[in-house]
Amino acid sequence: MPNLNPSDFLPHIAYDSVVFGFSGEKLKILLMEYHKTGWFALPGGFVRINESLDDAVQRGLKERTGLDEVYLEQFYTFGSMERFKPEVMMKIMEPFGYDQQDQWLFERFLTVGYYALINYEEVEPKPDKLSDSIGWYEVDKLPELILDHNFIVQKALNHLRTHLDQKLLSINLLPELFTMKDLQQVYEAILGEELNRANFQRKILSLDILERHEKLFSGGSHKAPYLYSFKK
Amino acid sequence: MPNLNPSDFLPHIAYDSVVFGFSGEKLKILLMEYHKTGWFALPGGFVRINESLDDAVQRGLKERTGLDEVYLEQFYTFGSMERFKPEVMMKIMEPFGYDQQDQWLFERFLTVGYYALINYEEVEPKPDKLSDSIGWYEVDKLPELILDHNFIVQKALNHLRTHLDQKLLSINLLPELFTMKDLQQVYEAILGEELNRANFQRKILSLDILERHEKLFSGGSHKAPYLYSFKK
DNA sequence: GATTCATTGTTTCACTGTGAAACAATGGTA
DNA sequence: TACCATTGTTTCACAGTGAAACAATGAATC
Repeated sequence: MPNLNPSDFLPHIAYDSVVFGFSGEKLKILLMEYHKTGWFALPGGFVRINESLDDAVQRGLKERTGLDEVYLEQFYTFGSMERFKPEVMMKIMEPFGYDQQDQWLFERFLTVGYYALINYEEVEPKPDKLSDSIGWYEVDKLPELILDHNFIVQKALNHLRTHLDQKLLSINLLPELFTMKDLQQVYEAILGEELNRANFQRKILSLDILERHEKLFSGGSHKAPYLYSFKK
Repeated sequence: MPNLNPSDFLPHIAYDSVVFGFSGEKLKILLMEYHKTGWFALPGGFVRINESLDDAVQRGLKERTGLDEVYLEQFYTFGSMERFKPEVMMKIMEPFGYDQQDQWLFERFLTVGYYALINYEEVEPKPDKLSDSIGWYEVDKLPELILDHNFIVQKALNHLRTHLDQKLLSINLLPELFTMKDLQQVYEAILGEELNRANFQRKILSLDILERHEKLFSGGSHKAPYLYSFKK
C-alpha cells in the first residue's frame, strides 16, 4: 500500500497535470489507467506540507516521466462542487488498500491545473504506485476521463493555443536541433489546423528567437533544410 | 469576535480579490486597512465546506461592496512557501480576539487570485468584521501590502491588460450608458498609456459590440457625443 | 443671426503585416 | 544532364493601423 500519510499533505488540495508530448505528427497527452475500473485520469497528486505548489507538480512529473526541470505552466484552479464525487475516489483507491478510514482522500478537493510540454522521445513514462499503467493518447481521441478531467484538458489546450507564441522558447517538445518543418508540425498539431509554409517561416524568423545551424542532409533527393535551435 | 468556525471552512485555502474600480480618471483598487498594525491587504476570505470556489469569492465581494453578480475572473493560484508567515496573520487577528488556539488560521495557505471590475459609483465599500476600514487606492500609488499582495495585484493587472478586448463585454466599470471618451479613459487607465482618439473609435466600433443611442447634451459649447451601451 | 471655439465623428494616406501564389535554389535520382 | 521533391525567398494584393487632416455640431459671443 502506497505511503500516503494524511499528516504529510495539505488536505483538500490537489493538482492535475496535462502533459503534452509530440510524436512527429500528433499531439498527445499522458493518461493513467486504473485497470480495476477501466477508468482513465490525468496524472495528479498532492502537495506536501512544506512544499511549494510548483515543487509538488515538478516532483510528481519527475516521478512519472523521469524528466527534471520541465517547463510547467499553471492555467486554472478548479473548485466547483460538481467535482466532489467521493464514490469515484473510493473505487479507485479501494484496490490499493485504502478504505473509509482514510477520510481525507475522499473529501472535497480543489485541483490546480498545470500543463507541461515535453519531448516525446526523451520520456519513458512509468506508472506510479497508484495506477496500473500510463501511456500516451492523442488529444483528439481521448477516452472518457474521471470527474472533470476532460474539461481540464480542454481548458489547458485553450490556454496553450492562445499563448503559443509567447511560450515558444520554453517549449520542450522538440530536440535541441530541428528543422522549420518540425516546428511547423508542432504548431499545426497544437493549433489543430494547417499553416502556410512560407508565411510560417517568415513569421517565426521575424520573432528572432531561432539560431540557424548547418543543413541536415537526410539523403532525400531534394534541397536540404537548415537546422535551427532556440536562442539561449 | 467574528464567527470563524474552523469546521465550516476548507483549511489551507483562501482567495484574494483585486477589485478594480474607475473614477473617471484613475484606476483604483479596494484595500482593507488594519489600524492596529497600519497594514494594508487585499480583501480576501475562505471557502465554505459546501460552497464552490467561485461562490465564495462572489459572497465575499457582496459582503464588502453590496454588489451582486459581478464579473469575476480567476487569474492565478499562489502556492509558494514564502507566503507562509504565521506571525503576520497572528498580528492581524490578535486584536479581534483570536489566539494560538485558532490554529487553522495561522497555518499555511494557498490563495486563489480573482479580479473584479466594478462601477465605482454604485459601490459603498463597507469594512468587514475583521478590518477597520476599506477604501479605494490608485493602482500606481499603492501602499505596501502584507505578504505577497503587491505581487498579486501586479499579476492581476497583467492578466487584465492582456485580455482587455476579450473581457470588454463583461466589464462593469462604466454605467449603462457611456460615451466613447468614457470608454477610452477606461482603456487608458487600465493600460497605463494614452491612445489615439480616432483609431480607438475605429477599433472599438469594428468589434461590433456597442449599440449607439441618442446624443448626450452636456451643455458644453461643442459637438455632443453619442451615448453607447454594450450589446446584450 | 453670423462668428468663433471646443469637442466629436469620419476620412485620408502612408506604412506594416499577412495570405496566397510564384519563383529560385538545391540535393539526390534517373 | 534532365528531372523531381522539398525548402528558402520574393512578390503582390489586401486588410489593418498610426498619425494627421477634415467635417460636423452644440453652445457661447458679438
